Amino acid sequence: MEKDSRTKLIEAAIPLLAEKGLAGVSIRELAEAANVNSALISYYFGGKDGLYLGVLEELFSPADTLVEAFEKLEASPPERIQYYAKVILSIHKKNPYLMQFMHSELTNPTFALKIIVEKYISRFFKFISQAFTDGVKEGYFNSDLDPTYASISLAGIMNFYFIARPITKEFLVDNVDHDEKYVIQAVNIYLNGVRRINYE
Amino acid sequence: MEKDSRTKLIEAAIPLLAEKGLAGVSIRELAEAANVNSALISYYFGGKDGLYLGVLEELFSPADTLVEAFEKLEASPPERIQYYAKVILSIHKKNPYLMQFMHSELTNPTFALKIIVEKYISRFFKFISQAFTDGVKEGYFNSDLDPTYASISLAGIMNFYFIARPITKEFLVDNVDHDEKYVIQAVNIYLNGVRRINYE
DNA sequence: GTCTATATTGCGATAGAC
DNA sequence: GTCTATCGCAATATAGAC
Repeated sequence: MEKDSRTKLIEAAIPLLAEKGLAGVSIRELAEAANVNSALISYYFGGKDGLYLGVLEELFSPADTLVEAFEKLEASPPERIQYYAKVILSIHKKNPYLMQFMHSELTNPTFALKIIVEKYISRFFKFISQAFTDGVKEGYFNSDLDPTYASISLAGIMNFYFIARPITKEFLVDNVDHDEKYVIQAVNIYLNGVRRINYE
Repeated sequence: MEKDSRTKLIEAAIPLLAEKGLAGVSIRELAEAANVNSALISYYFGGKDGLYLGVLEELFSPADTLVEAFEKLEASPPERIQYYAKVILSIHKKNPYLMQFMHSELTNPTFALKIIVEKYISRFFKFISQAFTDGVKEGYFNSDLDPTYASISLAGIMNFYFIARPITKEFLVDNVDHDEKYVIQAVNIYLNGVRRINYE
């Protein structure tokens, strides 16, 4: 069964927009990659910007369920950090382009930045930040830890890995799945680094 | 004394190209911001791409001196990591746009990616990576540390902070200089996290 | 070195036939 | 729902006057 044109457009647009950015791709290029007439972009999405939004919705909306799971989670702060790391890993596994869109919006913001930050990213951020606040209060983490700074550095550890491929591919051997190994090591370093020193 | 047009173009182009990316700015916009005729972009740089390269050279070439200093440095691995963090901080202080260009190239690569990775970024990466390798060998760091993974996560901690402004500005109080505080805390967490546990 | 004027190409969007 | 054709405009680059 042939996919409908709307779907074909979204699917073809994902890698193109992720790699070149919104301003870097033309509607003709997008249509061609989808094997679809370029006028259909206006028909289905009202224009190029609309297709971009459609792509972002497609990629980010599944993350919503995951944040909701976060918010219900009853677990200790270190466990919540572990859980966050696992979720980032699974998001990336399911869609390797999401992180690229996020970083693209952070470094070269478009009209869509406000939307995805408010709708998705902030919630993740609040979740980690809360985990650090609680963790300090409950004595898991070092008491001079700043929860905001800690959240940024944890997010940095997790996100940068998936972005830095152009640098790291030279240093990482092929035919090995590094993603999971990386995340495990990084989160271990991190939890070890923030934990309260025990003077018993 | 009036600056020459070449200089005016470079200076005006830095923030514009950093924020919108190469594909997101037109030569008209660049010329207007510099108060200069748009034909001068071709005259001085051979075109828009040339101006972009000129901007990158302007921003990245000072980093060269700093890496050379790295390579001569006689210091223990943890000290070298500390030193790296300080250098990143001073680079960002001197030029707040450099990190944005780097990330822009990583997420939405242009023709210039290969150049700046090979010429600048790789050298930084090798320096940290070597520090971790030595640190494991000399017993400073945990023996199951993977130097490549460790380098990525350290770079992530340092870089992401400077990129994540659109998310974090909402959470960080104004009128405080967070940069230095952040870097100090992050590197402390990190060094604490990687250090060898002492069973004496 | 700097300007105007223009050549040329490609862009995004839409009207209207099918 | 999909196509062709085309409009209007913005893009980069350059020729040539000053």
